[in-house]
Amino acid sequence: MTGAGRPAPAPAAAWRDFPPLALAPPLAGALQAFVELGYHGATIRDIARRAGLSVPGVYHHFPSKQHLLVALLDLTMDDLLTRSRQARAQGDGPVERFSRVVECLALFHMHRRDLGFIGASEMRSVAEPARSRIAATRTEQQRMVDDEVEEGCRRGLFRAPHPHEAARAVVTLCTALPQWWSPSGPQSAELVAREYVDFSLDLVRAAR
Amino acid sequence: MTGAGRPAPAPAAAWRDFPPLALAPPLAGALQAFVELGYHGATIRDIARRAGLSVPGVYHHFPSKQHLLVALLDLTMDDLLTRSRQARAQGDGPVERFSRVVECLALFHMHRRDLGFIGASEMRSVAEPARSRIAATRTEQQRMVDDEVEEGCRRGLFRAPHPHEAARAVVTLCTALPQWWSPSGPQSAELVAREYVDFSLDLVRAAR
DNA sequence: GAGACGACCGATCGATCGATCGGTTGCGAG
DNA sequence: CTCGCAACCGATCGATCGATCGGTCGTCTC
Repeated sequence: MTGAGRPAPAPAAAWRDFPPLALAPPLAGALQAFVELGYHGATIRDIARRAGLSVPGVYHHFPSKQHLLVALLDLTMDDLLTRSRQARAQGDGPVERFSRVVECLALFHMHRRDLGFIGASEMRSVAEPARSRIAATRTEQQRMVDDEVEEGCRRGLFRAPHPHEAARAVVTLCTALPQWWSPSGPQSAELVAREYVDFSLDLVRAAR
Repeated sequence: MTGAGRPAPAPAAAWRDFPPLALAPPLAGALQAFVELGYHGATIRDIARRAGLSVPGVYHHFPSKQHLLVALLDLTMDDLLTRSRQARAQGDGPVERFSRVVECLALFHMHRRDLGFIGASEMRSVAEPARSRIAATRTEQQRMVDDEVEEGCRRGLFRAPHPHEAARAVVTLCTALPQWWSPSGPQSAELVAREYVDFSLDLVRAAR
């Protein structure tokens, strides 16, 4: 499945490339239903209808409704972490690394808006032990921003009085993007992402 | 019920005063259950148990589960709007008015964390026409910040390149506070509120 | 062309959901 | 003492939930 096609023509900015998301029908149906109704509000019949399947048709591919949610969240965090690591690896110095990770976070939460939305809103519906595992990857994502802010402060490039709080504010801004940004709105994802990099540089009081 | 007791000794900063929230038992139970499980995940039996009542005991006071949610959201927006108007009325000039409204928003989402949390997360579970009504009050709250930012930019006190976007970012930061702030954490609500006023002044690029 | 198997579906399971019914209790007014 | 009513409760309603059962259909193998 993975590894087919795509000769990876521009690996330099693969983290900025968001091809149309191709999910298996049950996952795509579950994603839509969870976004509109929430995990508990969505029914298996709902999901099956959106997937163009019967109820047993869904259960043929996934053993339970809970597994659908976990699969979506795993897929989300895998993609986000991979992109963030690429984005950071490309940056030179804390300011550039910070800026690219923020841009990546913002782009992801707009181009993968639905995934980002349930990633932020449905964690409480995930049963253990999956919850702890996924929460750990979210912590790792947060720490990636934390580290750059702290390093920037140490080198005098940022002047945030409370680096940790500023980093949390930056991540919060990006993860909240799916709540209001829409592809049919007036602003493109790329424009907003640049704007949010500026916002984030303001929040950490980067030297201008 | 309201209007009893409290001789209003310090009306000057009533919007900064957060006495322990005294909700009717079914509302308090519903609030806890909604926060922990979400609207659809919470059952009437859950709510009744937390309220120390039987199921019909809950229905004696509220006609449906939906009414419990709407009552909580109405109560939330009433309190928040009242406080915000007081906070703004006290300020002199756009900078001070902006700062006070942000402080009010931040304080509310920490001292009334649970209410603020479901206010942000359970809007999609509200049926029409209540949803439109409550959404309108949230728009009014947003506009209150919008207006001050725009006025500040017009007078040259703020230098936000995109005032509307900056205002949305400010509100987003405050409404996300219930997601991570905890009264048992290391920082007091008042400290964080001051910090968030600073963050917000950074976001609108207030002259320092 | 026989057999195995993946990909489904109609029918239905027990459990649980939100909501309701017909009571019982306690208290304040007359 | 009795009436009226607010404040409940045990039992139960029909509907719907997540999940499962046994079966069908097409395709691929040998």
